[in-house]
Amino acid sequence: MQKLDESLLSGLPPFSRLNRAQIREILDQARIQRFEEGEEVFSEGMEATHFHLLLDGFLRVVRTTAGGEQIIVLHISPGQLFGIAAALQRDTYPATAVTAAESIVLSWPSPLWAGFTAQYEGFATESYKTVGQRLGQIQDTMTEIATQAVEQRVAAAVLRMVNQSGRKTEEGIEIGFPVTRQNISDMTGTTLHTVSRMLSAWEKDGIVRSTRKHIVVTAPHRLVEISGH
Amino acid sequence: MQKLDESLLSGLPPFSRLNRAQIREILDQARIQRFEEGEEVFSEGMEATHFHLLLDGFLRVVRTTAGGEQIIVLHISPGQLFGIAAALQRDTYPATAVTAAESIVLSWPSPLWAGFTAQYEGFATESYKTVGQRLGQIQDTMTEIATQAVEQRVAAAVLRMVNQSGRKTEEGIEIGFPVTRQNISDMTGTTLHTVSRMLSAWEKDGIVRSTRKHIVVTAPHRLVEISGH
DNA sequence: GTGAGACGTTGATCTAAAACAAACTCTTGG
DNA sequence: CCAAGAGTTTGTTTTAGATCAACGTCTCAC
Repeated sequence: MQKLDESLLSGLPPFSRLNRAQIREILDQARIQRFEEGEEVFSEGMEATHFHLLLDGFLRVVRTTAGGEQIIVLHISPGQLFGIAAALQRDTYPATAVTAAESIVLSWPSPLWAGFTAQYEGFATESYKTVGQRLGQIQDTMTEIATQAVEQRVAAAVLRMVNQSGRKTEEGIEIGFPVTRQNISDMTGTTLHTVSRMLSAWEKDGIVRSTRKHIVVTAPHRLVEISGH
Repeated sequence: MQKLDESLLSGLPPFSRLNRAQIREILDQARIQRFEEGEEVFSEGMEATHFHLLLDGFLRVVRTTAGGEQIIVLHISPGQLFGIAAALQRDTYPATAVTAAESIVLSWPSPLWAGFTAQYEGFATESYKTVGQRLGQIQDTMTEIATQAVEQRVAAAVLRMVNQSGRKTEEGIEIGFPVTRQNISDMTGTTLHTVSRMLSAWEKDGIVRSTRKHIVVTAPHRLVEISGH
């Protein structure tokens, strides 16, 4: 197995204040894994043996209800830590992480967390910043689901994905990973039927173009209007 | 102003591993304040100058949308830290804290946070545990709002309040702070009308007894059934 | 003691979105 | 190449819960 290059981590916030040697140390303790689209990195309730960093790809963090329905709590983009139950003194993962696209993940055993925060300048600070942002984001989503109409929620969800992973094409901005109508309904607490109708309507209005598992937003400003933000 | 007694803090998780002298130090740096029911301890977007501990009373943590609607994100019980934006490297509060009953609050300047976590054994650990629990709880609430019917959500919200603050009476378990129909609707993303009808129906079924701003749950098990948990 | 404001109830109507239903169309694997 | 499964579309019906509306009642301040 080839050695990982230090440059993989050096640009990322939790590691930005560390020198080459320190990053080397950290990398040498990591396990690297590749996941196919749709695989679970860990699942809800499972013992939190590791904490992780997404190097490449995309993840959905998902909770499943007793009744079998599921909702997508948030998405993880490359460069972000996830499954950091250890940071919050939990011993099980509170949600399931499933890849939205083929992904590369670094993992460290949970017990190393304490050492990382103690030894590495800025690691704790930046990690807790991430936790804070995520908490804020979940609160936003929750407020949105509780107060906004379905169309606004769906618009907001699409915009969130565009902001996290959008890449320019000639037609507009494209979401950088596969998304189904069902996925969007799981993000917004609605049904795939409603999402499908919504996208059809938007397509008729020239706001989006979409094919199977694939969405291009051609008029982002109009979506922003719809979302009411 | 009288000196605060060390016993106020010694039983609480973040301080449980500290000795008298350390607790004295911490108390001497605190500001203590009394708030009437309905007052704001801090509000959304405000600079996070302090972090706080609720000694007595009850708090609601609230977010307000652009459209003026509000939702209650969680409740804070006595003994809990809150407004710990500093812990998550935020410089503004992400939500508003308003007292649900007359409350006593200790506050420390945010810059002390770093010192507390560094000097006091167990303080960081326990505080982050709290953050983790709160994150989990918000995720639960969000999942609930996204997937459950209104009656289930309202039942769950009432049960949550009962669990946090319930005290036994001859009639049943009483929620320990004033709650309006509007408050419950703000917790569940519904309207006061719907909540009112729901409580009336439950009262007819002998599950609750309620008067103005006051709820006694007479058949908790039935509420649990309704909530579907 | 009275009046204003906050809180609560209940009825009638309306509607957004779920549920039900069925067909269409890619994609993939054997 | 074709069959099965996954994803999508679209029509129709149904309903939970919002909205509109009006009135009752408690609390407290003057």
